[in-house]
Amino acid sequence: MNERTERTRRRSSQSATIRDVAARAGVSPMTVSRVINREATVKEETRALVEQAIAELNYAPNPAARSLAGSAPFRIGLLYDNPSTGYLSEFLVGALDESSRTGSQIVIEKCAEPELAGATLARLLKTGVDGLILPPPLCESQTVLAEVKAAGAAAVAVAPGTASSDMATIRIDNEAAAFELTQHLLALGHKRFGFIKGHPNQTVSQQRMDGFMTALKAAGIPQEDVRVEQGYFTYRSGLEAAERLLNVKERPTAIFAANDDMAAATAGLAHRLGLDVPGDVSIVGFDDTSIAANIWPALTTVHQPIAAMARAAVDLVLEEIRRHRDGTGEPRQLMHPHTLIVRDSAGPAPT
Amino acid sequence: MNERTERTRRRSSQSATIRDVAARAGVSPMTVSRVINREATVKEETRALVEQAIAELNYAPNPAARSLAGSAPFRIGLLYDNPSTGYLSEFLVGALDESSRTGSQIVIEKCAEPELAGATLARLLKTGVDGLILPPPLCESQTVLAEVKAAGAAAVAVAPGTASSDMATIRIDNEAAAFELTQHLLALGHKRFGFIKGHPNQTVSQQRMDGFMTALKAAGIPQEDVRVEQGYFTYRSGLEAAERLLNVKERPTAIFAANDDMAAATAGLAHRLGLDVPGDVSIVGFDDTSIAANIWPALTTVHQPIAAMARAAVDLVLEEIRRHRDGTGEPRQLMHPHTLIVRDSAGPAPT
DNA sequence: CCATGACTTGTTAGCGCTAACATGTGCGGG
DNA sequence: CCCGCACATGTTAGCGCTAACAAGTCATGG
Repeated sequence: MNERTERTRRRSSQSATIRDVAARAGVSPMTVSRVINREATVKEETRALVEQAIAELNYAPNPAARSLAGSAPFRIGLLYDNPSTGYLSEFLVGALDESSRTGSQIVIEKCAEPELAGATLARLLKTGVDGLILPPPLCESQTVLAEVKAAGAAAVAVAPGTASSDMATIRIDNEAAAFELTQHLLALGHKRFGFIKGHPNQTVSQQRMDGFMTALKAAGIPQEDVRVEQGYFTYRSGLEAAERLLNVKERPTAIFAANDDMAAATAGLAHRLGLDVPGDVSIVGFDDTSIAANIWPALTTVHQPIAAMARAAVDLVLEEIRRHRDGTGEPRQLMHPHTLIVRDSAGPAPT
Repeated sequence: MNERTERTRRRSSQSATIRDVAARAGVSPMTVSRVINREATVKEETRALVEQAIAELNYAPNPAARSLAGSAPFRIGLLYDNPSTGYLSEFLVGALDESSRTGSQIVIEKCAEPELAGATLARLLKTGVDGLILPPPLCESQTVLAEVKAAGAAAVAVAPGTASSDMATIRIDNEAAAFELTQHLLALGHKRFGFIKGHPNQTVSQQRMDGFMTALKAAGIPQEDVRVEQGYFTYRSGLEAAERLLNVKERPTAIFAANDDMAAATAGLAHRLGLDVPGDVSIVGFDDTSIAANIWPALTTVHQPIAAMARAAVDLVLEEIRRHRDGTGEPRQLMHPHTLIVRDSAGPAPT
């Protein structure tokens, strides 16, 4: 009889199944399934046991089987626009990692024009995605948000400026981060400042400036020693803003650009003007995208835990899908920690 | 009894199944399966019957069920190192797209140290991946390749320098691309050239230089008007090489850097030296990574169809998995088309 | 006229997972 | 001291499809 069982084996790869995990944890497969799906009715103790077994066996649920068995929220749409280059790749790595852990499937879709967002969204929803992840800057687009709301889709906004009562969000504290970064500049002895704003459409732009301003006010820096220029988060716009900041007699000794691309542009212009960075002018950015470490001098900036946020976004959207289905509870608002990254582009103020 | 059957129904959507088709055609489900899979052993008459039933019911096989039942090639490991920033995100977008189309699952894994590649690989294979995709630069690492070969894993190398008799590859014609790009510079009237080589470990470095040299030779540019400096594909190495090229009396009027990062560094240094790009010196890169469009002036470079290559990689690795299982045929070598991207960093030679 | 094999079709038992139901537990109230 | 109830976990029976085997059917040739 067991000879027969042997004979009829069909498993080709020896990857762990839910049964293997169950055996190792000493529970039934069903309990493992419950843990994977984050269902409430599992004792904390059991859950820990199962999770350890999962880790040990390096188990990942088989999405085909899940979808066959006919339940799990399964397909997640990731609608992206054109986030600053390094962002997307780190985001994708995090999101994919988590999606393979949970056995969900990610469908990515580019959505360049906000006007086309509606159509893209409709198509995505029709092909059967159960929920959406909206990384910046789409999560700020009113068109997109209205569209999502109208469709009644489960969605998670990643790194929008503000919390929203009817959508789950994952954010960092932009204002606090900008505050800390400005304090770093103050501690280096800077007295005259420049600030390059981000795109006025994005709430984070204002928040970063608020943090900057609050820190300066707290340090008693007079208004006339602070110049603010408008930028739009692009390299080019940073270049133009930097020109207005640096081509003056009494130029700032420290410039805070609202993102890394604009900070890189500022550094580039400074070099072209024969200025040393950070000897003559200190420059800081925001986001810690790949450009930050890859230019010279490497940028002092603020790091967002992008991969972790992406992972959280996948979990949160699954939660949202269930919430939508059950019609219960409130969307959650998650806040992630940021980190100050001190590199070479900011130094002591020139004497 | 049939009350019970009714009670335990789980079918959510009412789309036709293989059983419905079988019933309608008056055959067994297995026969339908045979028709779907184009197996030879079905009588022409039966086949027609089944096909009609399929058409009438508008039946489409459920891919999840197929992959579950068929022990189909299923999990694909994507081992990445640290490819230049924009590359990974575009690659992932393409790969994910195709994997969701084919119903395969992608497991991504970072592998920073080539020395650790063995362990990472072993773990990946143990967790049941059926095949591997190796984007650059891992596809050039002897350690990794040896490891893959030893494990006997199905694998696809993306954008390695050379074809390999025992591994499927997807490439572009680096030499031809470099040749074309150099011809573009020649057409602009340049006479004195600089070249910044890529990392000596990667075969593409040599190929790009070969294309460059061939074009110059064909144009009759004398040896002494060509200076070659070693770089390593990094911004920093580009900066150092550019210094050696530009800090001389008779500097080149056109510089070909073997990738965009080094070209960007060269442009940065040129600015710092007070040179206009492309007025005083033209600069071209290679790869068309995001940095190329995001610096000023935007780089003239060569674009690889990264997303398309990633898509092809997924298809090819599935093919490889089948090939390994059957032990037949040869690994395929695919060549993708490249495109010359003319932007602002190369202009007419100064008079 | 039956053994032999080529050809065609059917049967059985899963793939890995989860919905729905069933079965333990432990607890407080009657 | 038993009932009922909440909670935690286990059982059973599939989801739709196909690998492996079994069982026809029919034409040969001895």
